[in-house]
Amino acid sequence: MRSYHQYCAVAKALDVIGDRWTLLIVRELSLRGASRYTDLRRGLPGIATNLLADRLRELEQAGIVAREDAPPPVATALFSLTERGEALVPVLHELGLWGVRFMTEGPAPDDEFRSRWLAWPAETFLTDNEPDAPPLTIEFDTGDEPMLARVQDGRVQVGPGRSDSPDLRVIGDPYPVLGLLSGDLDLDEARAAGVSFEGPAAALERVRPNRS
Amino acid sequence: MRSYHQYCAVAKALDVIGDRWTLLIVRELSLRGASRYTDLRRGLPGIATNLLADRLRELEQAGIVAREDAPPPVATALFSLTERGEALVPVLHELGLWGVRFMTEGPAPDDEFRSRWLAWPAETFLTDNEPDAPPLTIEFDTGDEPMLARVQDGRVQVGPGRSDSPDLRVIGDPYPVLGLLSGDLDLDEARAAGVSFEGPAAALERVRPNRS
DNA sequence: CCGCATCCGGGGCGATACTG
DNA sequence: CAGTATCGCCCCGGATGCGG
Repeated sequence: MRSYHQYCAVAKALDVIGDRWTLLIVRELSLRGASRYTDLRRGLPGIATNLLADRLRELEQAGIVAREDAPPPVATALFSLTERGEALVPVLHELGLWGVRFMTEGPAPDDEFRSRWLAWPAETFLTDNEPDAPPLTIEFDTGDEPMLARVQDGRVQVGPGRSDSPDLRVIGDPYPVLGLLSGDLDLDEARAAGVSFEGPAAALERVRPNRS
Repeated sequence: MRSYHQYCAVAKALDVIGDRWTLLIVRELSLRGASRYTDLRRGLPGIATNLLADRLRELEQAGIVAREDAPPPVATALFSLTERGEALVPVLHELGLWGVRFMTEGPAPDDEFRSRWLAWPAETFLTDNEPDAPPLTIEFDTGDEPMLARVQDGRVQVGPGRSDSPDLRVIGDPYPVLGLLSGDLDLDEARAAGVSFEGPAAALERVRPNRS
């Protein structure tokens, strides 16, 4: 990207990650870990394939992304964040905190969604209110793949995966499920918005933030 | 800006402030408070005047910037951040923390500098290590206008201004002065890089962070 | 199928000139 | 002082091609 030519830390940061799509690629890598080109493409609906290739090259040059050749069985390139790339996670976090205000009206008609994007709001807004209670497993079915939240020892960890016997399964559209996670909706409101539960919905009270 | 059409908080944030120059305009407004068009232009070297006008319009529409007509003596428009705009300060802060790594080699040959940009690193990196000591005033002369740091009651506040009798005056190029603020340079190293002091340079020890 | 490279149309961006 | 107008240019988006 063209430099701003300003000796200021914010401008220097934007010189490197200010290009279109760049921070979203970092988001995807931070959510997915080491990823193949095609998986990144699927997680970034709307990106042109040449742009993804260009950005990955630029990010590699900037020391934000590392490209490794996967071992023979896979024989494909894997992209992952370097330490410098991981250091961008707080930037993404603050951007997300600022951006949630634009989510409360629901998705636009042509908005795409990937269930992995639930990991950030879930880990950000949920807290384990009963750290001494036994582990809890909650599955969220909102889109292309199920997400699994493990609640244990005061921590909430969220990642892709399914469970044969989760303590609770939450099924619904992204919008009301996100409202549930952020505390904007309570259980009855979520149900009215089409969210269904398999298992004791009350288990959510262990992790849900106080309604602001 | 063209939307990413992704129902994700980071993408929604970038839909609004991802355009070129946008976050730098917010930076400038957060450093200066209510500002006139021409002052913004001076604080944003390199911006085209039509782009500044466009961005201010877009920022106003997005509820980030408010335009007020100043009272008769000035009779000009003033731009300031709304509450939603001030909420972007943590984003700028994290961007700055990530971007300082690109400042440690010094400015590029054609980099511009404005002394107000010192306010962020000064308030970010300096701390009052002796909150019970009497107030301390340090003037920094690094560029277009002097900056004044007031150290008092455990706080460090930095803004434009000069003092007739500061406890200490620090004069030098932005690069070594920034090194001094961030803890990358000690007093002797800064002196070797052309920084001069009027008053007891040791007073800086009250506020300088530990060298990492 | 994966991981791009190439081509091309449109629009955002940058620089300058101009105006009330 | 505070913008508007104009005009290249290059980045971006979308489509297609293509070697491994």
